[in-house]
Amino acid sequence: MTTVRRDTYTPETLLSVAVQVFNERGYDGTSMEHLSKAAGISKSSIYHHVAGKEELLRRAVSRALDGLFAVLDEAPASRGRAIERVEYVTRRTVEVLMAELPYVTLLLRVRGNTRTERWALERRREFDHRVADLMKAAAAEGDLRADVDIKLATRLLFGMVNSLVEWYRPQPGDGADRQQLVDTVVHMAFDGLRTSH
Amino acid sequence: MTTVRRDTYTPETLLSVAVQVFNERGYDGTSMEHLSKAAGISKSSIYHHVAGKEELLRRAVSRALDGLFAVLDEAPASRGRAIERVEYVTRRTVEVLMAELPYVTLLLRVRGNTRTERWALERRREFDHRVADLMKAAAAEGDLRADVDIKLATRLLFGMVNSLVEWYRPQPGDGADRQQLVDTVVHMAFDGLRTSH
DNA sequence: GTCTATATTACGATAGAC
DNA sequence: GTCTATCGTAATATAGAC
Repeated sequence: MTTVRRDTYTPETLLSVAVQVFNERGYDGTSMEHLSKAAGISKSSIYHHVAGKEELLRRAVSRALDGLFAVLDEAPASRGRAIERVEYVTRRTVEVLMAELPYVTLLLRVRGNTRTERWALERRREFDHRVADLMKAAAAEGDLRADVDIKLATRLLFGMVNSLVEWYRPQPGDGADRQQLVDTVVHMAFDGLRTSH
Repeated sequence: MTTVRRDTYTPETLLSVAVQVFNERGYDGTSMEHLSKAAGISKSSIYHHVAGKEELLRRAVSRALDGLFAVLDEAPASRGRAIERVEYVTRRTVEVLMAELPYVTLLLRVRGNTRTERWALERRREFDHRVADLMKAAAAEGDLRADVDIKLATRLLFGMVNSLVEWYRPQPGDGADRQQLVDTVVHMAFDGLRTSH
């Protein structure tokens, strides 16, 4: 499967252009005219590839959700301590977020005006719920502080993780920086910012 | 969408209705028709109070920014250790975020399509920069872990704080819950989730 | 202050040529 | 696959009566 610079679009290549524009202008703030200008083809040509704006949104958030749910399925549920699985999911979620940045960014900004948006929000809640279950298990094993509410801690942890989409921008050949970023997120979340006494 | 409340409006009371609708549907996804239905008056009556949609946005984000910048001016710059000022700013920011929730929510979702939005983004960057300076001072005094990048830590800290707008909803008479929430945020950020060994 | 009516523009989507 | 041209609708905003 050789990726060549194409002069014609497929739904997939069009998607990458659309997602970029959606993230720059917001989904509601993006018109088909904006998309056609960014893609370099006319509005009606876009309709040849996809049914409309909402299909582009659905394809984009699906890609993000697939990446995130795959992380949950990776985590071995039966072995080791739960806190290790939580750390693993946190680490891998940050990695997926960086690898699929524009798609996850769009997912995290979805509001709920259309059917597609409400479906995306529902799947996000399902993801959050499964992570919260992992956190509960870790707390039950005594590996999380007893004085914090687990549901709250889960929200804060993933609020921190998800905030990456607001400022992280990939640099060419930054594999080391990426890994350091992942380490810092996990370290800060579980051990805090303060100097150990 | 049809919350009809018939008193005479002022720009301020109209603002509270508009901000609520902006947060439900997104700024771009909100039409003047949506606002008029929510306010229970006609579109043209809204134009009697404000010049248009963008003025409502400007008033709303101004209110949020005023609250946030006031926190920075509260923090005594010359006394005590810098980490105490950082904790104070963190705590107060969470409190402002809860007190002015709809306004800060709107501010944090601004994209940058209009002049007003770009102005809001610029002021946000200024706020972040001043917080990062406080963090640098705390690191210089040896009170923050030496192995984390300060700029990154600042982003993660306020990413966590700002994520509250995604799920926090005020309850009547929840003063105690509020304070516990503030405590948890500060505690998690500076001491981490893991059980101390 | 609020209304109805409307001007004007932009939007999503389609038709049909090439 | 892409284009130009256009349809029908909905958007922001204004005019002018009450």
